[in-house]
Amino acid sequence: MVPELPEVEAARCGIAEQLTGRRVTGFELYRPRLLQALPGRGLELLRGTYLIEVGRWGKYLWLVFESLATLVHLKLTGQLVARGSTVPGFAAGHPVPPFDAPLPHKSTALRLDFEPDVALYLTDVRHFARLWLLPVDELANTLASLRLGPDLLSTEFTFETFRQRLERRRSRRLKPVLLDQTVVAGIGNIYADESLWQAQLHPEHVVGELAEDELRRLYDGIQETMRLAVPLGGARIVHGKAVPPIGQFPFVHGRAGQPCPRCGAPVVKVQVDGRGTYLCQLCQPSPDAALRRSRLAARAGRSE
DNA sequence: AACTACTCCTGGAGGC
DNA sequence: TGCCTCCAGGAGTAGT
Repeated sequence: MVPELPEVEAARCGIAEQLTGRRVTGFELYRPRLLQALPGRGLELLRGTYLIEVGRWGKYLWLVFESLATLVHLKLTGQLVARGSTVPGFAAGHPVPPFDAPLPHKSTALRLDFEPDVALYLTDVRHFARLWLLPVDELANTLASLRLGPDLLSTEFTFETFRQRLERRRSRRLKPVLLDQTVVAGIGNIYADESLWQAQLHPEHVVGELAEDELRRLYDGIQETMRLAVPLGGARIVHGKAVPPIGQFPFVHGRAGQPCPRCGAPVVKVQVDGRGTYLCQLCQPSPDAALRRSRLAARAGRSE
C-alpha cells in the first residue's frame, strides 16, 4: 500500500495524540540519505526540545519542534510506527515490514526517542522517503513552494474550487490530473482509481469533455473515497494486491479479475499514463473517441 | 502546455 | 527448491 492522504492522516493523528508536548531525548539516524536538507548533525538540534505541533497537507507531514521543523514525505513505502510503555502506540503507512515486526528493521531510516520511553520509527523498504530539516520560520515558505492544491480534507476543497482548478487543465486526462498534487493534494494511484470508480468515470476522459453533473460525481466520488478510507488509515495493499480486505475497501484497486462490487463485471487492469489502473469496464465506459472528436471540433468552430 | 523518459530502490512475484 | 528477471510507483527533473 502506497501511503496516500488517509495513511498520512493516520500518522498525523497518532503523533498528535501520543507525541505532542513530549520532549525529544535522542535519536538514531540509520540511513543518512533520508535527510534532504541539513547534514545529519542537524538532528542534534532536536535533543531536549518539545514537539509543539504536527500538521499535514496532502501527503506531506510536518512536525514542529521548538528548535526545528521536520517535513516528511513517505513516498511509496514509508511507514511510521510509535511504540513505548507510556503510549498505546500506532502504525501507519506501508505495511511492509509488518506493523508488529521487531524494530529497528534493516530498512529503518530513523528512530526518534521521546520522553518518557517512546520511540517513533520511520521505516522504508525502498528508501524513497525523505525528511527535510528546516528552521521553523521557513516551514510555511517551503510548503508554499510545493504549490500543492487544496488538501482533500480541508474546507478549501469545495466543489467550486475543484471545478475551477480542473478548468485550467481542460485538455488533460482525468487520472493524471487527479494524481497531480498541484491540482488537489492527497490522491495517489489507489485512491484515484477508487474515486473514479465511485464516480463511474473512465480514467481516460478528457477533463474538458465532462459535463457539470460528471464533475459533480467526480467530486463526490473523491469525498466518498476519503470518507471510507480515512477512518481505516488506508487500504491494505501489498504489491498491488488487496490483503485481507477490511470490508470491501478498496473496491477495485488491486482486484483484477474479481467482480465489480457494483455490477459484478470483472475488474480489469490497464495502463493509464504509465500507471497500473483498475476499473470496471461496465460502470466506467471508455470515452467514445468519435464523440470526443466531434465535440472538440464543435467547440473549436464556436470559438473562432 | 503537456506529454515521455529517467531517476531513486528493493521485496516479491513469476518464469523456468 | 533456487536462481534469474522484472516490476511497482511519488515526484522531481530533463528532454521533446
